[in-house]
Amino acid sequence: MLNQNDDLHPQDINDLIKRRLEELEELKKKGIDPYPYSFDVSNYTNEIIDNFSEFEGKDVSVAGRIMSLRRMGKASFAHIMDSKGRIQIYLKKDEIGNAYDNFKLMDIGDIIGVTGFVFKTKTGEISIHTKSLELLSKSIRPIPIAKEMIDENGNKIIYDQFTDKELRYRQRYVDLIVNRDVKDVFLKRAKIVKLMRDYLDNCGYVEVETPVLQPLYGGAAARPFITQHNALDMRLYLRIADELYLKRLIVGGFEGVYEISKDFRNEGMDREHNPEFTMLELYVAYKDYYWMMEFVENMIFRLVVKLYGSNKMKINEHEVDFTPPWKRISMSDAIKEKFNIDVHKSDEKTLRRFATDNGLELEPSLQKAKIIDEIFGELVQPDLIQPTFIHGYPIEISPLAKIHRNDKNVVERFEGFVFGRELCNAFSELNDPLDQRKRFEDQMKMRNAGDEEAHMFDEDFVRALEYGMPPTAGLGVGIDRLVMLLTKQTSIRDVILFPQMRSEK
RNA sequence: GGGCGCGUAGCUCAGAGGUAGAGCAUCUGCCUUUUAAGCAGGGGGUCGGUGGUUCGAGCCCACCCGCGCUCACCA
Repeated sequence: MLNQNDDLHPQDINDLIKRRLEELEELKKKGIDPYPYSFDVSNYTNEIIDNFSEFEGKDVSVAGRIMSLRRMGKASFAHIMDSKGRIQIYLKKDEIGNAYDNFKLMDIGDIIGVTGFVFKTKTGEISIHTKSLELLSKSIRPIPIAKEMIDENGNKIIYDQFTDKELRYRQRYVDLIVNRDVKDVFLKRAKIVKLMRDYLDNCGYVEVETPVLQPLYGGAAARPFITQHNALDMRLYLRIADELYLKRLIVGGFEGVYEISKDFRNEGMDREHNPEFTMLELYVAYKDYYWMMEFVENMIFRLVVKLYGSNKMKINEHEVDFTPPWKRISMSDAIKEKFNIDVHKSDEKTLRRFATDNGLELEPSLQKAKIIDEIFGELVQPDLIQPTFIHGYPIEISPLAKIHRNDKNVVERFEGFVFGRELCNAFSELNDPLDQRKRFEDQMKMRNAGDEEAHMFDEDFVRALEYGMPPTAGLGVGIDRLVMLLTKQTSIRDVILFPQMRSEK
């Protein structure tokens, strides 16, 4: 009897949907368009709630989704939610007549527009006394809305909250409707990105866009996604980093460029990894990594202050203080500080034994540099709660960084850590074309030896350096992880609106 | 990819080898300032899928699908 059913997958039809389709038909028969074209909103719900004394007795028009419904025969209460909050509406049959009968055909989940005057109920809740009401969009699929109540202590109690993580990620639109905290995280994410962009713009740096589809991938050690351009009959890779293109722009005469964009890495997924993720990369000419340390600590410090109005943030039992200057310590000193061993003076065998004795499992193929990196990452990094710059990275794992001016064993590279997590990665960029060529050659040897994540040789990038690139400081910040830190989320999936999932069927 | 766990009504969850359950949501009736509204009554399930064991499977076994946690690699 209901043709609409044909448009839905049969298994999706349940009595709740059937019922709503019937209501939809009834509304249409009454001449009501269940999907009209617009509605004039006068105010957001939060404006009314926050400024009740101004609004009391005055007419307002609000629009939003019905989130709760209490019908009492010839009068009803409902809550409607807009993008800013929610407000209660009150409807009386003898005042709105036919509209009240129409309202009976509406459900939780429907989007309506309401006009009426603002008042406070007997129990003190700010509400809208409805004079007219209009259906703006009929919802035919039931929304898993939970009931809420405020206890004596003012705490919100939510009953049967929609918690199934799979459904929340797959149907984020439902998650956003139903779980207010989720939306807050993404609002904060938007704010964080905007604040960073403003900061960089104010510094005079230029935001640019570089290719996502690249004939050669580079700028990081990772496995790429591969795709195919049909017209060019050419293999292309989704970028794993922006670095090599941004540095080409420095060669081209930009003195400060940045890009905030998605990178793609074809690797495992877990609490901290999504195959596509957002990176900020910044390159500034005539600067070195010391300058970049100051730049980062100032940028993050101001970000935190603007976000929280404080230089400190409480994360679990720790209070993290972002005030510059941040602690600076070399990787070898950080290891020495904790374990009293000198990684430079130790040979590979000694280091390997040390690592194994401390519970690390190392691939037999790992070279000394990677063993040191392992020891640091596993045994020292988790202790770096307060913002800390670790510098003095081995040359082998940093083929795009300049050799340290005072120590040929390491490069001018640092990573910033907060709460045991990596926040950023930066270096004095290698601009010696001959050295860069040699480093790429070394990477190719590693690749030929089976290291799938070794860098590709980018001949055009070397050619660019051969034209001359000024001394340059470069920075990368993983935006998702920064957002995780600043919103205290423990899974990257909770800071990405649509995290990667296996296909449903 | 490995290990552990999970999948039962729209949502949140119980379920002992023997007729499939609760709360909320939904429906019917009553109810004109309610708020987890209330009162009375009703409907709703391929128990993730496919095989197997059994007289009998939501429950036991195998395989598959999906999800979570975790380890390994990475940012």
